[in-house]
Amino acid sequence: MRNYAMGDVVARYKRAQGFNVLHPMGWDAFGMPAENAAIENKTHPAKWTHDNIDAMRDQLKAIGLSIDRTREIATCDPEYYAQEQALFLDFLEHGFVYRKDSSVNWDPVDQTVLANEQVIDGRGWRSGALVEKRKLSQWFFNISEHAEDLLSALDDLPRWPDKVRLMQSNWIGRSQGLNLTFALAGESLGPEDLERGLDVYTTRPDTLFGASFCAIAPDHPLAEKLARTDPALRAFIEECRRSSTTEEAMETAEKKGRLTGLTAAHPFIPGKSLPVFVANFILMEYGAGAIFGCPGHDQRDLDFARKYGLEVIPVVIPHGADAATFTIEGEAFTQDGVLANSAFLDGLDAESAKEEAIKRLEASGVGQRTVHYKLRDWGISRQRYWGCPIPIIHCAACGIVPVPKDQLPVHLPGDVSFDKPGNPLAHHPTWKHVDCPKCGAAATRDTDTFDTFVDSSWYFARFCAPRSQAPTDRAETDYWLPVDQYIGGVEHAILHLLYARYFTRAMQACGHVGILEPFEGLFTQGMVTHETYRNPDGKWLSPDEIRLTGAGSNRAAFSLTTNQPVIIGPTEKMSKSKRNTVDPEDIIAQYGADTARWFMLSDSPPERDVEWTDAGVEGAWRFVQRLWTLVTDLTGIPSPGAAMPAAQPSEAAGALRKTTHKTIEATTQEIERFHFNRAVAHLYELTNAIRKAERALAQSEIETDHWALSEALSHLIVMVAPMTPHLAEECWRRLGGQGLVVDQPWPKAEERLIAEETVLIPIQVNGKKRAELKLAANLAPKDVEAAARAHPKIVAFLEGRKIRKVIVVSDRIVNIVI
RNA sequence: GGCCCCGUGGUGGAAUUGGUAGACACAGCAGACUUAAAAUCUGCUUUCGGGCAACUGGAGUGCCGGUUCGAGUCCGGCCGGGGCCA
Repeated sequence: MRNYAMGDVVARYKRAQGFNVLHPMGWDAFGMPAENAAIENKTHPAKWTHDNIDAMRDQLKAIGLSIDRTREIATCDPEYYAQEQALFLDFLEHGFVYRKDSSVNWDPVDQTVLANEQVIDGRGWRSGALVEKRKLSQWFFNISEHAEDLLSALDDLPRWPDKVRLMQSNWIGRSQGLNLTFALAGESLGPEDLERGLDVYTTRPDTLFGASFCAIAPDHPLAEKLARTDPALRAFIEECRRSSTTEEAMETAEKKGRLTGLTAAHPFIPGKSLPVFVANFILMEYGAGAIFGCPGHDQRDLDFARKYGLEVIPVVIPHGADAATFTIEGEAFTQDGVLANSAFLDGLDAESAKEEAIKRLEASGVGQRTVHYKLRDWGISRQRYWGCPIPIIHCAACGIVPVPKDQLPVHLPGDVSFDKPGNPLAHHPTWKHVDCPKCGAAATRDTDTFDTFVDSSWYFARFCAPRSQAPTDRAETDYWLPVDQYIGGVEHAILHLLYARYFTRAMQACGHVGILEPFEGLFTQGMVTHETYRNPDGKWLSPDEIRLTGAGSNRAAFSLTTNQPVIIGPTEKMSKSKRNTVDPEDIIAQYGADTARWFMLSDSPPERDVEWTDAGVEGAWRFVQRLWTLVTDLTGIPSPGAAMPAAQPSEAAGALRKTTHKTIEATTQEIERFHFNRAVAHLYELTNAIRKAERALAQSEIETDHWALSEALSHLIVMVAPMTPHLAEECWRRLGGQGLVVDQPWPKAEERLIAEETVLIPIQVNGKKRAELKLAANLAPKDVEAAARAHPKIVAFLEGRKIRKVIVVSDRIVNIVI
């Protein structure tokens, strides 16, 4: 809600600035929540989704967003996903999509694929069954091929927060390292495998002299080959397969390995060979799925080496340390240092040692400098019902056949059942059975659906021409795109924003848009958080189902229905699953939309996380009231836009005019910078100033004084309009303004009035304030200094002391050093 | 473990980016209006000391140190909270 209020302020403000603003709204409507709800409540996902959309739309309407409703889209609408399927076919044709086997988390009871976060302690979150790794043939987008471009183009996004660019850059994870092939020896493999050697990737070729073992991933092809003849190894691999493979789990889990009977020859030390292990902390997906272990300088390698009694040779030592006495104990040395125990690398710093090692290995033909990215290709197949069907047909004779474009969309069937485990699309009686478009033989549809991130990766382009018969309308996208200002939560900093950037490139390649970067300006607002509550049985409770008592350590919560104690959990991001959401509906019902909007925008900086509390709504409410009474009290002043009378305004009126124009200036700048809380504070100040001035000026004989009140008030109304639009319209009308406030141009501050003619300058002695001086602005420093020295308090203070130095900062401060 | 962000009154937060710390708001207290309450309006509200008072002196932005004429702001270290990544 808060982010919509912010977006609406920007939309209305920019409109007042004279821009043609496209401010649309759409529904990211596919996805698991709908499917889960369907299974739990026996409602159809489509119904559940549309009910939700309707409820949400009502809420958004209630707070008065200036949204172009003719452009509304929902990703579950065939009109939308038909074009998404068309895009997919284009991407396929242009080489952005491919198919490969990939392992997934498989829940054998629910017969479904689980996302990583649905696997808890190795078990399915719903069924509690032990999760298996399964290989499935799935569709992928080749995002990793664009890693370099996606990374370097971040530099061209100056209006993105540094934080987000940094997160994306870390996610892409460019590293420079070395691909190195170890010569293998051993009984357990055939000659052709030994011949091929073992490829490893490392970012630390400088530590090669400290290598004491090699390790390969449990699902490394060599490991699988070896397991065929080694039952113990096979059992170990099985065990690894069952344990969680999240990076975090791999870090904390005990490092385990099994010898393979193979040895790898050290590339620099003739005659030295390293044992080769299969180890549970090596990931096939990272690098070559194999490493050389250097226990001295990698904590995981060290843990492993200690467990299996491998040697630990320090080869990088701290600057100034003695190579003869320096040893590694419980912790690996990972900082910068100097090479030691490393023959020709001794004495070099790590960076030069890397270079030297790479150079030598490249020269001898066993190594190659490589750039590696952590970013992996984007798997988009989901074995789920509530998503966009993948427009592909599998034919026994022709293989993979795209659905011809004139047969799009591939509709998602409505008559599905959720009583059976597994994907309803797969066990639908008729849906998947079709004739092959190529040969006419019986064939089957791909029963997977797209990852919902696909839906959200291009909707900004669709908004430009939401009813177009093609994915986009080039004339429209060329006019509107890129998006000038995108407002979203930080939680989207990586995936959604990166996928959208990739998608834009792919769409550009297929001619659907003319841009490479979708979002020129990005603002990430903070999350709204709230305490969580749950019953002793673990069920989440929403804040309006509980009653709070006490304070501090005596705080306790009780259920409203059962009066049983409720566990107060940590404060977390509001989410439907934890039920800790608070809708502003109550506030809207009680105080109205404008109060709710004003309240959400005041007080807290938008980019920061805020804990939800309604403390302060009263203040927002009072402001709304105060503004209205101000307008109704001030009768008989000129209408907005009336020409300024010739008479000189009184001093008070002159001061009010200054405040008015300073507020215009400040408010404008704050809104430009998304500092809505600061803009609100300035508008409060102007309101207070008008209230004060009103008492003095309402009775004034001078025409211009009345006019100054009108000027202040009408500008105030125009400036609050983006935040409290309804109130502003009423006030505007009451003031006798022409037309509607939404059509009023944003006020411009008069330079002459925002310039200070006098300034209050503090005078410090040795950095402590001792006096103040009111002086004309832009005075020459020497005059300021003279005035400061002449100030009676300063004269008294300096009595009998010697001035060593005087610092004068124009219009700012004087500091006398004694 | 690494990287990044944050830490300011009873509370949310300001501070012109190195120049008067605490704007604005909430809560609280006092007063005005009212038969009374609500609403509204007016004050006070970082803290300690001195004064009937306008005032005046000291301390103060998580802690310790540094740079500077001057530090909430910059640098180093620590403590606490959060995020991302391992």
